[in-house]
Amino acid sequence: MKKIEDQMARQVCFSKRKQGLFKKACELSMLCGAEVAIILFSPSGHPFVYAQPSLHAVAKTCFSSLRPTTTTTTTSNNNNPKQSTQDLLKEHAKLLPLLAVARATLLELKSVVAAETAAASTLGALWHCPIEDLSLSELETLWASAELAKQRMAIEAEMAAAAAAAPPPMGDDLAYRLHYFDGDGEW
Amino acid sequence: MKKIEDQMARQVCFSKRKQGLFKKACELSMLCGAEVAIILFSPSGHPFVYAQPSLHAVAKTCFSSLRPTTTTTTTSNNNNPKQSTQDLLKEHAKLLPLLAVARATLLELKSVVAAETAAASTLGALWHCPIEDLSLSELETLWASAELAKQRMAIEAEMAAAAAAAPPPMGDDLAYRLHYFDGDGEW
DNA sequence: AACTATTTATAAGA
DNA sequence: TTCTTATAAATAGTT
Repeated sequence: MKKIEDQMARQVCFSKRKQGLFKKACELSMLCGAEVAIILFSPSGHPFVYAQPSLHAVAKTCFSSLRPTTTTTTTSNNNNPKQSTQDLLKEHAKLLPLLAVARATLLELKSVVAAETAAASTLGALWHCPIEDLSLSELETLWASAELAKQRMAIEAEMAAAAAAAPPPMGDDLAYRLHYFDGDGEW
Repeated sequence: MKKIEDQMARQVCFSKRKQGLFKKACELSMLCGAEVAIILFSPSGHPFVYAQPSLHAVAKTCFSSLRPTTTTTTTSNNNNPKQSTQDLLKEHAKLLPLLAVARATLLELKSVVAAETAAASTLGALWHCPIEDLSLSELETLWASAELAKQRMAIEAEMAAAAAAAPPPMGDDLAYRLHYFDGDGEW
């Protein structure tokens, strides 16, 4: 099994198999009550995500699963703590880059919200600090502010939509962003 | 299609379909050169991960994909910026919890490394601060320290293994942690 | 997009 | 857990 050279065939294969992969994930979560998150990039670099019940839920489960307080290790006879530490460090080396993802989302969020709500923003001074230097608790405060902004913008958009009485077209510039599979096979 | 009630049958189904899902993801990445990351929790709460080429690479691609500098939107005629902002905020609401995952990994890492290397640690004062209050740049410094600790412990483990001339048993307490699929169907 | 021959996944049973 | 096998599903090639 090798990489498909023909670009058109490769794109078609990707599209078909992405659908199949997400369907399998959907079935697995349904049949077994499993939580799953898939992040997928197409050959052309477009990102797709499937998560059940949500990426938030999977992240929370990761958190509780990885916390040392959840381990019931006292009955095991582990006479090689260094080995287990090594394994753990390997796992963390793979998981930690998610921090970069989270920071990237905040950077993007900040730029968009700042640009579109600059004048009448209810967001605080945190939006004007370099995000790289914020502590985690400050990041959480920032996110809470973003939640408020989201609610406000949702209300504004609803009013605008009611006035226009027509569904607003989606900008082509969204195509490069994440697409979420809704679980019933349609996009 | 409903959740399987019988616990034994559900576990068997999960095991089989997990293998199938990871195989599909592996094939997709091979055939199409796609990047993929899957985080999966079993019905009993055990986590499994498949990532190609690595979770780090997927996170990096997320970063470059989501950064506003990568968008070439100027040619599009997007006359509803609020709609696109809403979509973007929705996407971020799903992605941001990854920050919790990253923090969880650092918390766990810190506790293990601190416990096992307390006396002769080469790690700096950051290990002794509450991790919640560290800035992102401090977290990166902490991670760099952990990399050094990992290398040191790997060397120590190699020496110990050579002395014992036998593979060390893996502790049962690792079972609750992440398992990585290596792509060839074997665990 | 739709069709279909073929391959592959998997549920049930051992 | 692994193996077998009948059945169901996915998909590569084609139109």
